[in-house]
Amino acid sequence: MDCSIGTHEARVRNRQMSNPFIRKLASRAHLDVDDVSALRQALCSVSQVEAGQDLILEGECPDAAYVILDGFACRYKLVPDGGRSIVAYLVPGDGCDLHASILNRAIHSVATLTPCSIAALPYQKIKELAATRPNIYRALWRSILVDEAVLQEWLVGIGRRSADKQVAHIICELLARLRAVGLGFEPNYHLPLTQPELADTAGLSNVHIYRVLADLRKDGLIESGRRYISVPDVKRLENFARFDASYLLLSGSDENPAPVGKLPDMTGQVRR
Amino acid sequence: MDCSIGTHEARVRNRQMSNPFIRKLASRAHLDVDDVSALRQALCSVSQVEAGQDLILEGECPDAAYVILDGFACRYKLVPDGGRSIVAYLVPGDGCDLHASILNRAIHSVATLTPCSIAALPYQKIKELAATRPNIYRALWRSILVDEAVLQEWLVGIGRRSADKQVAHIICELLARLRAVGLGFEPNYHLPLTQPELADTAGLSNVHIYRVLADLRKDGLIESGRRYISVPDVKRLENFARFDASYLLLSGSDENPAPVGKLPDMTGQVRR
DNA sequence: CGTAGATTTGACGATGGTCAAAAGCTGTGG
DNA sequence: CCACAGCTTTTGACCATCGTCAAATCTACG
Repeated sequence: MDCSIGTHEARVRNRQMSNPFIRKLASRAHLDVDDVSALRQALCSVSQVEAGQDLILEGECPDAAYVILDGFACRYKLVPDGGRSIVAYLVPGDGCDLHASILNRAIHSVATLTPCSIAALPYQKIKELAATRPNIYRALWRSILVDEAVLQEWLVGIGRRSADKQVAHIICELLARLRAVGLGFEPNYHLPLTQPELADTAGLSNVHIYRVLADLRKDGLIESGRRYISVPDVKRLENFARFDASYLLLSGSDENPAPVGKLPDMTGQVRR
Repeated sequence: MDCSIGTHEARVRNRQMSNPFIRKLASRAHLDVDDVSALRQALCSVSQVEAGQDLILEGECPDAAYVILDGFACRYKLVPDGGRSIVAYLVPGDGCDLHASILNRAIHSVATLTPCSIAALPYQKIKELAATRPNIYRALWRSILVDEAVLQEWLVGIGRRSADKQVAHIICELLARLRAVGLGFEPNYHLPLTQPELADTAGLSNVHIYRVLADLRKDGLIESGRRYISVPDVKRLENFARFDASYLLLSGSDENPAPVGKLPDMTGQVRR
């Protein structure tokens, strides 16, 4: 599939914004026309990758970051015992491993989950953009920090949420992130996830994931089948999972939404 | 309190390297003499905070970051059901919430676990350093990215490691981080952690944490008591936990100390 | 068709949670 | 110096969640 939203007249607009990566960055920081065209030029080398391919291996020092234009991918780590742990999902618009441009080392592997269309973003180009386009650099950093916020939320989920609520929470998060780049609106949007993948995400066994999905299905909260999950009533699932999207910082492109905070009040004393 | 810590002739040496934050940054990227003195000046307002105080509350927009000079603190999030999840430990040299200088919103709360000595680092100062001291800015970003690597490792641990190995892994990580700032070498260094704190870190109940600690103690892997854990033989514990410190990127200065001239120009664009 | 991966199912056991209470330390006020 | 309050650790009994093992279906795809 391609991601052209308005198929009618929107050719110019399409060329400007059809790239979900650019849409995502534009939603995180203000980008002007020159920023957008600089990005378009930097992202010129597009390629197709089939499902189940590793894009990056932990420990490598790649020389380009990748941007997912279409399809799903994940960041993962392997544990000595042979298990796998998925530490992030990458949906259209997400980038992998901007980190390595600073750390000189990939701290996780990246693999495609579905056939993907990806663009390479050489670190050299990132440096140039950094030097000439502060808006872009700022947007990239915001993206990395939001990734960290997502990671924290997963840690909370895996540690302190019940299995059903945790799985529901992950599904809600993915839908919210997809909507943020213009996908996943339809009530029957199919998340292309398998049960083993969810298991490695939630830190559960795939048998237990099956049981959880069966329960959610029985309650009408989701529909699922071979390699897909869909959500008939997002609000209801979000309510069940107590999902609050604020950690995704999707609230438009407002650079400055902050309700100005006061000086640190060292009298907090919150426990529990 | 005030900024003059080292009063007399130990002033130079004291001010150069006694600050664990500066030591930590210097271990992550090359800092020259001017960088160090710029940092010293930025970190002048030091204060003492007792244990169990909140420094930052989730959702706030503070106007300064904090640096832990002495003591232990943690980042945590609360879940709707009343549980708490600790998502990071802050040891001397660590900073809190540089994130918020970009995101305009604290994505987690921060609380002290022991009495702490902290320095404030106003976002305004960060902006100035960013504009004039690329080495510092680069070191700050490396620190944030290493935080993310730690978060990933915790996610792996909580999801795919057995309780005993996970707890051992957390202990090993803390010791490694302490050694990196010149603490925790002695075999009887006491980590000031309570069982409920470890429980909220590992996603376990405190009763089960007790059982795990009792087992580790029985095997001579740790010693523990009221508010402390110590490790008689670090190598042995690391072997048990299959701990590999490479994700902490402690290996001296960065492997690729990017010549100052060709650094991505990270000038400006912090906040606003 | 046949193979490989996904899902489904059931039986059984292990890990870890909950509840409740006792026992130790530490700091505080009388 | 003692009593007391509050936290932390310790302990045991019991139970729920979740993992493991094994096998049967089902679907896509060559």
